[in-house]
Order: sequence, then structure tokens, then C-alpha cells
Amino acid sequence: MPERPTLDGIEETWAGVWEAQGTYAFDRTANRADIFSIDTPPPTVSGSLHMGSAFGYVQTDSIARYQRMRGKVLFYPMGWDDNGLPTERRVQNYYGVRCDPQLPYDPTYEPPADPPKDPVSISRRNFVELCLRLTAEDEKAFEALWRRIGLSVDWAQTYTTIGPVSQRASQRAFLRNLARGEAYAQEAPTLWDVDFRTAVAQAELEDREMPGAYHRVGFTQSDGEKVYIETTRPELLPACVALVAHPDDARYQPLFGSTVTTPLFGAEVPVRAHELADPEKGSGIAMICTFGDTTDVIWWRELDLPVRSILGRDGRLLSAAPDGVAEAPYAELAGKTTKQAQKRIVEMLAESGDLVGEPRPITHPVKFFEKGDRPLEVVTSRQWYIRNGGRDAGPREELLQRGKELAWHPAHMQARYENWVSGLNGDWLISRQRFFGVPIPLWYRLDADGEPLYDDPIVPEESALPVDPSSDLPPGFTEDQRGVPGGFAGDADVMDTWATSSLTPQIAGRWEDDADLYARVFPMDLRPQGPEIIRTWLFSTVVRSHLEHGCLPWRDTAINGWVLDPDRKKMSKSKGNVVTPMPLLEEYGSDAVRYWACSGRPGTDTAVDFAQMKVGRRLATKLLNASKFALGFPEASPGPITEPVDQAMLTALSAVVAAATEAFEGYDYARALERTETFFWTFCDDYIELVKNRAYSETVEADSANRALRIALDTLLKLFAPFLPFATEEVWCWFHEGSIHRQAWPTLAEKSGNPAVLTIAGEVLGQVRKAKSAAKTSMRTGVSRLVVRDSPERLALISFAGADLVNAGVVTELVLEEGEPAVEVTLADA
RNA sequence: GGGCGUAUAGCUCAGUUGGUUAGAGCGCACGCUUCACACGCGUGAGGUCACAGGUUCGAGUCCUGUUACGCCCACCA
Repeated sequence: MPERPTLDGIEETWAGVWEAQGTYAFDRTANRADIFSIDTPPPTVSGSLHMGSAFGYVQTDSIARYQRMRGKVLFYPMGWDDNGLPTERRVQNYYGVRCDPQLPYDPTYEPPADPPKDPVSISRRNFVELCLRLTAEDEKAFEALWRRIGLSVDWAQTYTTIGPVSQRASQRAFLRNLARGEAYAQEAPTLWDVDFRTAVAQAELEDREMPGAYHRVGFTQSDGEKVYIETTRPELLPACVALVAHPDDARYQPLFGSTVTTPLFGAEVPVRAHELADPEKGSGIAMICTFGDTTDVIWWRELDLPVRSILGRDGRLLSAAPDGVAEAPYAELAGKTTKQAQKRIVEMLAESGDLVGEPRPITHPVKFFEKGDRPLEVVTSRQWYIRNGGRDAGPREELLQRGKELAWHPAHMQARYENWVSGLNGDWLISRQRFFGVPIPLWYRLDADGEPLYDDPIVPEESALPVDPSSDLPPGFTEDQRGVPGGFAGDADVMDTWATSSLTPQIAGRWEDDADLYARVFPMDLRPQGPEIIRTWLFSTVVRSHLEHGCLPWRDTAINGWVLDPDRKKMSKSKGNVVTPMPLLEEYGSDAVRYWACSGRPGTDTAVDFAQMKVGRRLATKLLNASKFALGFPEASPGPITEPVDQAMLTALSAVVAAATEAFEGYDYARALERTETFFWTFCDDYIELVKNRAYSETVEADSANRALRIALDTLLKLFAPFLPFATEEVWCWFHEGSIHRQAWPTLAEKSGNPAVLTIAGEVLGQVRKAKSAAKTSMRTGVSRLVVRDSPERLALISFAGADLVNAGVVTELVLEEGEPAVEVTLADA
């Protein structure tokens, strides 16, 4: 036991010991019933570390530590989500490169030390190698943080979402979806990011309020009369295929079935009726373009309209005018971005007199890719989908049912799941026209013209997985047949990152690769995660497990809250208010930061609060000092707890153990911490103060106190261990062998005492202190006479603590007498 | 427009099936070198529990409505 205990340096010390001794190692010989398995969220390693990265993980860790002490064998892995767009974008900026899948692999390629101004084009394989190199660095930084903050994960159980294990699982699951008809490809209009040049899924969309303007434009009827529409996207006029109004709209009913002519471009388009047309919006009649937004897609499909494509995948207008559109005016727009085209066409419409009045500015919500910078466009392309109930009521109902089977903590988070599933408007688009991801594991035969035969893809054997169809060969083909008529071509797309992350329980459990392990951990016990990815990660994991295994992937899910900056604003890089954890861990200590994180109620948004961290540090320090003090008393031989004050304390502590246990069973770590902490401060301020003189006294009564102190100390350390793993371990090693984190959770069941003995003694002691405070004198000042008047029942309880009260209050004469409750304190000096 | 959540002391939050004068910590004020801790200890002042109704012997707690804030979703011409 150190002379002067300190928190300094205990993180390094104990993290090293835990690693060396395998304190948190998973025992794969344990039975399923004895295992608690956690589907840890794999953090996106290409992002910066911030407090949000620490918050939820620490809360989960407290639950993991509790379960471990309850005797469970923890399967607590860590994954790194390195797969996907964020990594690509970071690699592009970091190395100054750009992926060109057409280029051949250069095995000798090395990126320059400083990124060049103009990006260097490199092959897909070279690009992927850079992605792997950079994420390896990032993963080291994350692991260092997790170890520093004391996550009790088993570092032998790690995976990356781009690694071969994940690729194999991801491709296997996809092929099985394909075989069962759950995965399918379809040529269809889809939302498209023109910068990333990829399709995006419904789950990755977000609305942003954008400025725009209504342009009132006249179309010409057959009799020469004009009909006016209002549009925010006049540049799509050449793509117009119809006008549409609500079927009940009397203003436009006479026009239904007739045709009108588009201004400038002279295309003849029908006027149609559809329920989705809103008479209140604009002029009540809208132009349908292929495609301006998702409503256009619905109208186009349901009204069976032709296609007039004008927008390329690069976000620029195509060079050739579509059929039926006048070429001369279109030529002025070809090759322009939508923004440039809008400017020009407004000028042209103004000149021709088809634009009525000035454009009327508005702001309106526009769909963006959540990681994108420009509004999404709609382009037609061939994409892969997995059925998720977005198009079929039956599967949707099944998935809603799965959501009901899952135990949500807190329960109200289930509403977000139901909201999302009920609002799906299409299947899950999983293909991405990107590079750093798990490839779609398919090839296509090429016909005599070199066109792919999509209807009959070449499927690899599961044993061959993972495959990269852009470099691996399909069975029975040779490399010189790649890309030539009569030969084959690999599917160029990769899967959405969620298509792989949706399999984290299977990946971590080594599905099909290690049947023994898998059977011991799957389905898992707990999925902890953030609220913002219920619609993506949680839902997609349920979808994959439901389709593949016919069950839930886990029994419980714990949804953590959001971390806000100290001013209760959402943290974001763009606002520059991101708080990074490492400096805080250094300033306050890991236990203190953990204390702050575990003070946040489950599912409740919590602000970064330095004051709370300070309190946490104070608690950890107090734990060291109080423990040192209690351990400094003479050690008593085993025997009975004879004194009512000691019995009262242990009985009260038993209630705290019961409350903390019950709270943890319901995943409410915060309540467990709060109950324990409240008791601990009273224990220090009242109980220890009352008994310390007795404990030194080398009497029978001293033995009782010392036995009680040891029991209480053991118990409190264990109760705090899930929250303050470093400080509790430090204290534990002073008087025990082995790690506290492998000890059994306390089951104290002392009922012999009456907690009121301690409460009332505390009240009287408070009165004595109050008198001394009022006299502005030291607490050591003697009390010549202490009179306590109360009911006979309460006096009886106080008498049990009489000797301790006399000691703690430095009292000469204690008088107990019946009467109206009152305490009279006569100070010796007075 | 739909859904969910929150509203209690200056600040951050507890308050589990409705039960006597509503709690904690921080901050603040005033004290105290008390043999573990001055990164400490003690005492104290702070609240018409968002608002309006209702149920009840009794409401911070249950019901209805209103307001404010936050988050999620929605077909954005």
C-alpha cells in the first residue's frame, strides 16, 4: 500500500497488466449459456476521434464488466469499419490520388511524400492498397484510445470490415440471398451522387434546406392558349415528358388527355392526372421530367411515360438532345452542369417570352447523400437490391415482428425502428460504383457484340470466396477472355458498406469458418449502438439475420444517447466544436471520463461536461484515500459483526447491492453508479467518521467495525469496478491477489441490522457539526454536553450508536431524554 | 404533415407501481490545517416541479390540452 496513493499513471500500469495476464481473454471452451456476446459497433476508422467515440463504448464496457463479474464469459470483440467511402475520400486527400479502374496494377507504386496538387490516377488495386495502409494507421490510434479508456475487449477478437473474413462472409451472404431470390439486379432510375458517381440508398439520404426559385413557364395548347407551370428546375425542360395535375382539379380537367408543346424545345407532351399532384403547390400543374426527383419517377412509372434523359452521371447535360426535342436550343445547354444550364435556359426563356415575371425565390428541402456536397440527381442505371420489405407487405410485416421480439433499451427506441420500416419505399440498394469495398462476386458472359448477358451471371463456389471479379477469373475462363466478345466481364461494382456491416455478428463469430465458435456466440446477447444508425446498421443486421438464419441476430439492444458539445450543441466537424478524448483522458484520467460517460442515462443525449469529469476524478481519488484509511486499521480475525451501527451499515449496503444489480440487469448502468456513489459518500462522511475511533481501539467492538469495514470495502470496490476499473484495480491489489475484474459480483445479503441506526446517528452528528460550524470553530472542538430529545423508539436506536457518537463528536456527556425532537449542543469553549 | 423524446434549484441531473416539510452534485456563501484525502472536510442559502384543466382523501408522479426545445421520418413540381 503506497504512502500517498495517486491516480497518476495507473492507466498505463493496469492496461499493461491486463494485457499481459489475459484478464479479458475470451474462453472459447465455455458453453453458450455461460457466454455473454456483444456485437460491438466497429468504429469508422477514417473519421477523427471525438467524445462520441468514447461515450457509448464506455457505457457498453460497464455492462460487459458487470456481466463478466456475474460469471459470464465475455465475447467482446472489436471491429474496424474501414470499408467504404469515408476511407476513399480520406485516401484521395491524404495521398493526392484518384482511382481509375481502367489502369493496370503497378506493383512498384509508392505514393509521393507530399500529395501533389493534381491528383495522380492509379489502378483500383493500388488504390485499395493505399486504403489498407492508411486504415492500419488509424486503427492503431483507435486501439490506443480504447486501451487507454479501459475497454475490456479481447484484443485477440478483432476484425476489419474490408478484411478477408468480412469479404468472405459478405459475399457468401450475398450469394445466398441471390440463390433464394432475395437479391436481384434491376435497371431503374435511382438517386445518384454526381460527385462520387455512385448510386445511394434510401438509408443514406438526408434533406437539406436549399434556396431555389419558382419559375413560371408557359406551355402552348393546341388552340394556342397557354398553360402555366411553376418549376424550380427549368433546366430540365428538355427532359419534360408530360404535365400533371390532380384528377379533381377543375382548372385542369379540360386539359386531361390533350397535348401541349414545351417552350423552346417544341416537344409535344400529354397532360395527365395523378393523385400526387398537389393543387396547392405552384400553379397546381407540374411538369414531369425524367428525372427531376423521386416523384417524377413515381409519375413516370405509374403513368407509363417515355424517357427523355438529358443528365449524365457526371452531373452535366448529355451532348445529344433526346428524341422530339429541338436540337438548336438544346445545343446551348449540352455539356453544362445543371447550375450553368439553369442560368442559360432562364435567359433563353426570358428572351422567347415564355418565362412569366421574375423567378420567385423560395427555400425548399432537397435530397442529399449524407456524405455528399451537391444535390442528388436521378439517373437510370443497373443496380443490385436486397429485399427488405420496402416493396412487399409480407416481408415488411415479418421485419416489424422482429423489431417487437427485440428487447430495446430504452424501450421507446423501438418506435424509431417501426417508423423507418413502415416508411420504406423500396428495396435496399446495395451496389455502389466505387472501389474500396467488397466486390459483388459475379461475372457475366459477353455476347458476340461484347455486351454482358446479365440474366445468367457466373457465380463462384463458396469455397473460393472472397473473390475480386476484376482480377480473379470465373471457373473455366482465361485472362485473355476478359472483356472480349464471347468472353466474360466481372461485375465492376462493390457493395454498400452496410451490406457488410449488417453481418458483424456473423463476421465476429466466424460464421461457416469456425462452426464451433459460431455456435457458442450466435445469436448474440447484446447490440449496443447509436440512435442515428437504427435505420441503417440495426435494421440491416436484422434483415440479413432474418433472411439467412430465420432469427434475430441478438436478444437485446442498448441504444446510447448523442454526445453534445459543452454548450449542448450537436458536435460536428464543420462547426469546429468537436471535443477529442485524449487530452481529457490525460487531464482528468480515464476513470473520470468514464464516470462522466456512465452518468449519462441510457439513450439520453449528454453534453461534454468537464465539471462532471472533475467529480469523477474526485470520486476515484476518494476511493483510494478512504480505502487506504480503512485498510490502516488493525485487521480483525474472522468472526461476527456484533455492533448495531456496523450491522446497520451492512444492511444498507445490501440494499445498494440489490438496487445496483437490478439496475444492471435492465442495462441501466447509470442508476447502478448513482446508487453506489450516493452510498459511498455517506459511508465515508458518516460511517467511517463514527467508527474510526472504535476501530483503532483493539476491543471486541473494534473487531466488529473492522470486519464490517473490510466487507464494505470489498463490496464497494466491486460495485465501482465496472465504472472505475483503474482505481478499483489499484486498490484491490493492495490487499488481494488477482484482478478485481475477475471477481464475483457482490451478493451481500445482510439483514440483521436496522439502517435507521446509522441514519439517525448521522442526523445527530450533523447537528453537532452544525453547532460547531455556527460557532466557526474546528470540528475537533469538544462538546461538554449533548442532549438528544426524541421518541422512545428513536432514542433506542440512537443509544446503539451512543459510544460512536461520543467519539465522533468529541462529546463529554451524552444525555438521551424523551420529548419533542431536538438536539442541544453545548460546546466546551462556550 | 407524421412519430418519438425532453421540460424539477443559477448549471447538470435523480425522483421505480401517486403518499407526510421535493433530493444530489457543481457553482455560490460562510467556516475548518479533524491523526485518509486542502485535487480535502463541515455548514448554509437557493425550487408556485413549463403552462392550463381533470381524476383522486392526496399529483413532480396518472389523464387531456397548450407552449418551448431536441431528434427521426415524409412525394422537395
